[in-house]
Amino acid sequence: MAKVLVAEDEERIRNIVVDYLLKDGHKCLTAEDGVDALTILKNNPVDIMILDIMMPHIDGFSVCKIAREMSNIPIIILTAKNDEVDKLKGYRFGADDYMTKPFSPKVLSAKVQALLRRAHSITLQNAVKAGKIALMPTARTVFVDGMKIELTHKEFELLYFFMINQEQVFSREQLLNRIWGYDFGGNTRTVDTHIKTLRQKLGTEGSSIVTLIRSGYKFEVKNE
Amino acid sequence: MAKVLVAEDEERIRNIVVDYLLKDGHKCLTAEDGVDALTILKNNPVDIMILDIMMPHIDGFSVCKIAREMSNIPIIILTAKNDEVDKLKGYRFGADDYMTKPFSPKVLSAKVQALLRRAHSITLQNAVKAGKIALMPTARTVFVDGMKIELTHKEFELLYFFMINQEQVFSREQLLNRIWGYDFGGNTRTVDTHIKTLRQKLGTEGSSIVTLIRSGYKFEVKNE
DNA sequence: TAGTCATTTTCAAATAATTTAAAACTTAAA
DNA sequence: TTTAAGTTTTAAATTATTTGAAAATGACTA
Repeated sequence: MAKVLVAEDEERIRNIVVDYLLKDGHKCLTAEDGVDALTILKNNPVDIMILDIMMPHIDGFSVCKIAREMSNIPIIILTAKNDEVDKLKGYRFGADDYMTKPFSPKVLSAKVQALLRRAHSITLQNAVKAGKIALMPTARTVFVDGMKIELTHKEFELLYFFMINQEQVFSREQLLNRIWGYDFGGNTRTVDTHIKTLRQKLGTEGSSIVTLIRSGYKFEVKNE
Repeated sequence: MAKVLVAEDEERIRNIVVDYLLKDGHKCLTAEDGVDALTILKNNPVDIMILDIMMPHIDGFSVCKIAREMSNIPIIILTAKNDEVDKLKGYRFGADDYMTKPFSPKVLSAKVQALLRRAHSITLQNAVKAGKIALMPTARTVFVDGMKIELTHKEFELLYFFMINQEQVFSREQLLNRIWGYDFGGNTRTVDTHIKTLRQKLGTEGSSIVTLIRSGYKFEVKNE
């Protein structure tokens, strides 16, 4: 029972996909072009996206790339091309899976299940660990070297985001988009301040959040 | 850099897969039959499994099912059958993805990346490699001969540009236009300085950046 | 509803690092 | 050998980040 965004310009195909997903008990949102898709994505808590490549206005690859800036949801690319180059392009832009037309709706629905299962198992996971830091999402608690530390909401969100996206650099803008929300109008430097307090509370492990001047911040596990 | 278990009885195919994964910087464990696969799985911290269906002793579906009881790792099923029923069976047993032989090793490697990203958020995605140099765009890190080196923003940009445009000569003006931006008003010699520091940090691999007098610079892989 | 407290955001000074430019030095080509 | 071009060094200029403190916001309680 997930919210699925189906971005596909051909009505016939869209309907087939939607029918199948509804039968599986999912809720569907539909978009007829790339602009539509991005708008919906911004304004709705979508769990997974099925994305056609050949669409008017903005093509699927670009949608994929932009979507990745604001969310981590699974993306299945759906297209007529069976080109290897295209497949690799899709993966490079952050897609999770790739299906070529004509496709079996049953297999599509199985893929959706598999991805949702995986996405959920991460978010509901008992603990995320990195070096001496252990974070329990459900309990919203964090331990550093066995000692519990108290974090504010934003600090927690920030640390959680970093821990499930280790070794990836994020610009301040990206962090604002992903943690504060795309519509945060405020100052970019806000991120710095939260990084500061978070580092402070993490103590010796604070250095796991590394600054990349002119690029942003990333979380990396310290090798002892 | 994940630990991948490749369970496949045909040696030829196993080798192709392993070769590709090693090239991507992963570590590989191999199993020749289902029993083997389960034993290895029990005794090693495996990050992802590539699983053939038709194997001696215990078939892939059963391995998949049993594996799911003990761990949550991503599983890619690899098989000769392109049967829809089989695909669905794989998904039902908890597989994350499905590939049919003959397959493209590149696409397999992309699928591995995509699943690892989702499962662990290890992003080695799109690592660019040349000789002993490996560059990870998303992590903004560079390894020379397995050792991490620290680059400034401009150095990184420059190296990245060279590595995705190997064997091509660029004049200082071209480099300024492409990396600094067309509106950079400054001195052409600025490029030299950055080339110098970059070469220094690359150590023995510094000579990969070759000077072409009166023409500019190019990046070429050294033949060892 | 006003007051209090914790959290979040903004701001500006201090600090740190990177980038640039200019001059001195080396090497390669004519 | 002379000249042109590339490299290195150094220091100045620029740009980013960190920090500490104050202002704003929001949630809770009396």
